[in-house]
Amino acid sequence: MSPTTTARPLTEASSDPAYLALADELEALVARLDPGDRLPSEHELTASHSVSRLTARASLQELEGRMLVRRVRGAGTFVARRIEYPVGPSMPPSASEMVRRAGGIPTSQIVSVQHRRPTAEVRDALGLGSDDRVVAITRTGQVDGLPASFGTSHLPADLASGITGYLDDGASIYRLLSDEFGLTPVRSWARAELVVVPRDVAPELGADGRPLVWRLESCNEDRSLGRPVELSQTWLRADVYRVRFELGEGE
Amino acid sequence: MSPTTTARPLTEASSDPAYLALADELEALVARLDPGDRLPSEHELTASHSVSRLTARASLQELEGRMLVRRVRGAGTFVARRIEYPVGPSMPPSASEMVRRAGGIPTSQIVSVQHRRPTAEVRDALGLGSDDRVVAITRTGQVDGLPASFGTSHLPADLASGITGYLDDGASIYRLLSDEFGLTPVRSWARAELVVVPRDVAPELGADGRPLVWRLESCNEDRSLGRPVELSQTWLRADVYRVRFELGEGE
DNA sequence: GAGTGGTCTAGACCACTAC
DNA sequence: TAGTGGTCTAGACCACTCC
Repeated sequence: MSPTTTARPLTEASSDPAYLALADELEALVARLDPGDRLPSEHELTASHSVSRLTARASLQELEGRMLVRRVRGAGTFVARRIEYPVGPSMPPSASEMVRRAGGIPTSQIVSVQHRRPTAEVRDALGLGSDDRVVAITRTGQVDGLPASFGTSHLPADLASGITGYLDDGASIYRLLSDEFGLTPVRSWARAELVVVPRDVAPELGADGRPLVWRLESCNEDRSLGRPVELSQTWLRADVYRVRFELGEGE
Repeated sequence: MSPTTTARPLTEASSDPAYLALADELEALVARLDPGDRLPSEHELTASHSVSRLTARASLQELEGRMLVRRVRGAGTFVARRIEYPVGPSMPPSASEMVRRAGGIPTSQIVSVQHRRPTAEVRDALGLGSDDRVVAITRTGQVDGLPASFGTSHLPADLASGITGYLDDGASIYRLLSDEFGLTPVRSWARAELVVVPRDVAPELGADGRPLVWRLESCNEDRSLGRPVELSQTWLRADVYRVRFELGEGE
């Protein structure tokens, strides 16, 4: 409205470029808001801070890079909900439990259930022979309705082919194995890594570009059977899950 | 030169925006080059692909986001050297060893060595009393001359205050403890997390903005002494180190 | 239909690196 | 000094979401 003349350093200190100063100002704002709250739009920031749209945009993208906000085309920029996800020697905490603990609402859907020949990688992990089959259960997960995870669990068909009858959206495979099949899976190994999301996985996670995501693989075995009963391979959005690794401490 | 009229999809397939198509084209180029090789400059891409500088720039920034290249103001855009850095229950591989294994040249300098009272966090980790002192050794590390790591090791002063005489740039604290002090440190616990680099650490890592970095903490103890002998807290550039977590497998 | 973020152009000035 | 990437402006059109 009023003729504010030139672009100056905003509130923040000294030599930062305008978009970083604005980003820091917005970061302080985010800290006062709740997950899901909307931030000012690019247009609003352009008007209120007398900067070009590109500068306003750069500041919001900076916050997206810091994983503090999530931007949705046509809708706006929203405070992100971050889920703590510890990975350690003890059994993995249920992902949906961690979401609820962070105040979020977890949902999930089954994408496909397939009876099929395993790949060599899956066959090795599950200790199967070349004629054995697996049940491959692929699911997507959301936090507060937004895509957050995507992955596949492989179960030896001879152990768990009857599982298809029990599956429904939101089912816990761990609980099915233990309640319906009398198995008590414990982790035999796990791996985790931060990678650029593959082209084909990106849309499953609602990702526009090629952001960084977590790749988690873990294998569970049943002690009494003495053999692996589940291999799970999962992608997690890094802006949703804060994966933290812990070794030792109280072993 | 000639009046190329409108912007069209470039070489790549279908519906990708121009900057992503160009990024994918450059990613293929990066795969054929060696670490340290220079990519075309923004200006060169502007001319060769008939796009605006902003579009050329966006494609190079996309590659930077994928951690495939490293951009240096005034110098150019270069293929990044990525260092595998496995973290698991076994003793940590020497960081400089992993750098050499990846074909890089590791260097390091001591920033400061301080005899001081530990913070509560350090005191707890090392199991010290309120009057005990520690030696805090802060170092920076480079890969091929570029900043890559920054961290501090805390040693109980009663065990290692004589270590100052042995320290020089490039020294391995593990080796000093074992060779000169008769200790055999083994990991008692470790933690790792991906975080936005704090303001004060960013310049130590040669970071312009506020990129994502690894935060590693680990505590080593001596079995025969039965007490902690080193707490190390380290920041690693995520575009240099590919941290990978491994639990179990061959325990 | 109004508002949002996603892409893109054609300029400009600057800080910095390398020579 | 020439070339690099870093920042910034003032426009424009588009795809998308929400009402």
